[in-house]
Amino acid sequence: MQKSQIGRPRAFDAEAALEKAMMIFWAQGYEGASLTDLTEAMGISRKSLYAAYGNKEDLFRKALQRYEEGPGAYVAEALQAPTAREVAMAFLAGSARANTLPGLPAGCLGVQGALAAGEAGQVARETLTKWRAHGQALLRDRFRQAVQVGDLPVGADPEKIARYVMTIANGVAVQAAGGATCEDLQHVVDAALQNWPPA
Amino acid sequence: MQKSQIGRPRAFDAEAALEKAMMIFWAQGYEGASLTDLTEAMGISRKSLYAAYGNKEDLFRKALQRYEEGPGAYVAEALQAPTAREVAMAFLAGSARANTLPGLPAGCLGVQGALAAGEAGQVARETLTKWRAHGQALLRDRFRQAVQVGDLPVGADPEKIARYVMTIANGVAVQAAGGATCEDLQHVVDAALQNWPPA
DNA sequence: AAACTTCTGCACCGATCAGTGCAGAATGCG
DNA sequence: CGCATTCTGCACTGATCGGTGCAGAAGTTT
Repeated sequence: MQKSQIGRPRAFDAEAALEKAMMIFWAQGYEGASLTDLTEAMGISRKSLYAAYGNKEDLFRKALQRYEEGPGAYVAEALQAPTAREVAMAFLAGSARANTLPGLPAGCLGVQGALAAGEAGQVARETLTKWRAHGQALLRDRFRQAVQVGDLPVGADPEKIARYVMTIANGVAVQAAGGATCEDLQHVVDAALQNWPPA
Repeated sequence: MQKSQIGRPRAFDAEAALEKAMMIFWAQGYEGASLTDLTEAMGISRKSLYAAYGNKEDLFRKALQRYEEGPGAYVAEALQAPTAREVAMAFLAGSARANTLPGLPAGCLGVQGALAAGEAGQVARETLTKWRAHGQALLRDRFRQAVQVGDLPVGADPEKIARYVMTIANGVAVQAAGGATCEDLQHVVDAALQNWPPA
């Protein structure tokens, strides 16, 4: 749709500002990103934000779309790979890379975007991160012990095995939140443990 | 520490009330659970809550501990299994079951607890859930096509393979948020793809 | 029964939230 | 130039947040 060119033109770059908004949502989550946080990062006023993007929800949706085209572009790329296995490899390697890019928020906007860390929630967030790390440490210690008694081969790395197992469990939690059934998830778990130990 | 028995005793069951609080945090996340939500579910007044548990953060920590002893007890149990492989199997099967128990919130408090869904955030939460499901559908369609061209065996289930791959990716996102490096995650991904297709 | 302690319910606090009204400045078109 | 239109900045709204002060009720101990 063509916009009439009458009136004062907007004084900021809408695309660049959206990029900034995406970063804030990515790092702080939807509710954790206050309008003040957003407008300060975007360098525009509240009124300009509402005029240009609608409301906060609309802005979030547009930021998510932008994420898909930017840091999340590896998904579309991976889907183009010639074989199913290469699709899976490209997709997962891309997610490992995109979720840990230096200078960008860690994790995936699609998973973390609903996280809230607006000062108040930050403590809870850290508490949970530590809690998950603790659980992973328990697994690692257990696997370390398994190596000592010969239950796992001497070359096995307890740290990596623990991370592998915990990553599956974390994924299971996200899937469950999205509505997957126990049966669905049991299949995933069975598949994940078919090669053991995970080299 | 012994509490002196002077004065009016509390008129509610502190353990039962904590259980209710855990459910609210589990379903709505830390920030999404307002004091009003909590006190209504627990059936006590604000003042009683503060007197009995400290503040909201303390209550959350106690609820997390309660979760560990209740729905999360499968972790401690799994760690007792005789072999490393059985530990991993019990742990993951337990997570699949505990994350999908009927009548309880879906997912894991340790992962979802930082999610916010206080009315305002609920729309964002649904948006993201749909977004992840969409990505998974793209993978499924791609694998379906792979079956048709013989790239995947005829018996392969594209839906299950897509869920497997997406579960790993979800787990990777949580791990990255917890500080895992790209190298760490690449190892996980490599291990997850060692058996292909994941039967 | 008296004294003492701690309970409960309600109103209230300052802070912050998303979103808006208003006034004035700035630009494009005729 | 001057009009029309849309921009920007600021103050403000009603609602909600976590947390608290107060007053009176209730139960335990002596």
